[in-house]
Amino acid sequence: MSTAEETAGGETSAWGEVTPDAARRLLIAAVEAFAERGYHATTTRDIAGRAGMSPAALYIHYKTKEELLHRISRIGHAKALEILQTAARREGTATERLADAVSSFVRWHAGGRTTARVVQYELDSLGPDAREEILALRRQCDAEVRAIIEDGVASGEFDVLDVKGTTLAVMSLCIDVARWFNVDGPWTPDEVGALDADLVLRMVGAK
Amino acid sequence: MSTAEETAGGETSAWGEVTPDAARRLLIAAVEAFAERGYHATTTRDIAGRAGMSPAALYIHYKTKEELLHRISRIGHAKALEILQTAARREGTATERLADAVSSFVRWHAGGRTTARVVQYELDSLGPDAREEILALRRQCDAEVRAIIEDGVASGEFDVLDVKGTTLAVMSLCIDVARWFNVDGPWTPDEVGALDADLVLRMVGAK
DNA sequence: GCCGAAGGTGAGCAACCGCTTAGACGAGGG
DNA sequence: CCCTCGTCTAAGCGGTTGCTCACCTTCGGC
Repeated sequence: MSTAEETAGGETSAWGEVTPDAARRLLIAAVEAFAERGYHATTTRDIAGRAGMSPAALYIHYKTKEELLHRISRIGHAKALEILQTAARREGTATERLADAVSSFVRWHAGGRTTARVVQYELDSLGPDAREEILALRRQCDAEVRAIIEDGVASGEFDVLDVKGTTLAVMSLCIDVARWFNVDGPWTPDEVGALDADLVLRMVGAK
Repeated sequence: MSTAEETAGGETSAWGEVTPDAARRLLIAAVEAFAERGYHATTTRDIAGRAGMSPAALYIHYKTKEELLHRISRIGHAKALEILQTAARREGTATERLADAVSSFVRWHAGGRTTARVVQYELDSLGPDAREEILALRRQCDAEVRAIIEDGVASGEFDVLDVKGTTLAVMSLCIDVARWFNVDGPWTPDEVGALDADLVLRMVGAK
């Protein structure tokens, strides 16, 4: 059930907090469109059309097209942060927690590739204020991973030269999955998660 | 001198093959604009303005705005492939060649971040035919890296579970540098290259 | 001194963009 | 029954987009 999220916009569960129903449909349509063509190449008419509504309906629930991206980014980053926090704060060795963090974070990027793509690559399309708000969430994500690595170094489990640089590399490995992962490809999200978790443990020199 | 490439569009040397001079100036202006705002958010008026020309001048040298992106992508991917081939075909152990490939590839992504960003992230803005042509170059890049890893496995230098997956992870590490690297940040391209080369050698279990 | 080609410009076209407005519709309360 | 509120639509506004066209300049060859 962990890979139950399917194709474009399939993670309906994640958008349960968005109400009313029409607003949620518009938001899911926007996620699909942004992921496929990018924010700037997507028209408000396309979003409304995917949601089965007229172009004007969008502006009843959202003030601008950018507000849609802002909402998507905030919800998506909150979900990403939640995933990393859950892994970081569970009990277990640093090795176990890092493997858990990487595999679940990668699973999210692969399974929910549609959302992850928008969240990770359309940030620059936001205005300065909204952008800064989202960047703060992103820094929290980095901090969660770095904390696990620091724990592992302190306990002697890991052998790391540059904690900050290694943290960035771990994030790179996870985030880039959203760029190349293909639902019709040879791997399942679970397989990529397990593979990348193994590679990350090698990177930090886990025993 | 290996990090002589500066800020936006600084790698003038790489565009030497583009003639006449006005066409090159337009192309460099397009690289800067695409990297800053993305392909779809960039206007032909902006590109022409950066090159110090009128909007109509663009269409003397290029048929469409997409042709500019196509040209940039092809030259950029050719350069990337050349970097990887040089490292893969030099003499030395698989360990040395992999470290060389990763460090020089990462240096290119960090130092020429402007170009690399366009090359790696604006691919989907191309039409189907141009896209397929560029994807072929990208597959060749993957193949060069995979060949080095396979050599290392065959010679017993590396210990790798999944060659294809590990190759993808190595590419992820390199390519994602174009997303996060900041010229004003704490690292030089050389430092990131050395750090990532070390991390990759750990990933493949190099002795 | 004339010519044609190459390179460049100002003005502008048709299409499309994000977004607004005036009004229709159905549901719920009095 | 009517009124109101939330929801949705048809039509369209001002502005911007990629791109074109008629025209001008520069310059090497003869």
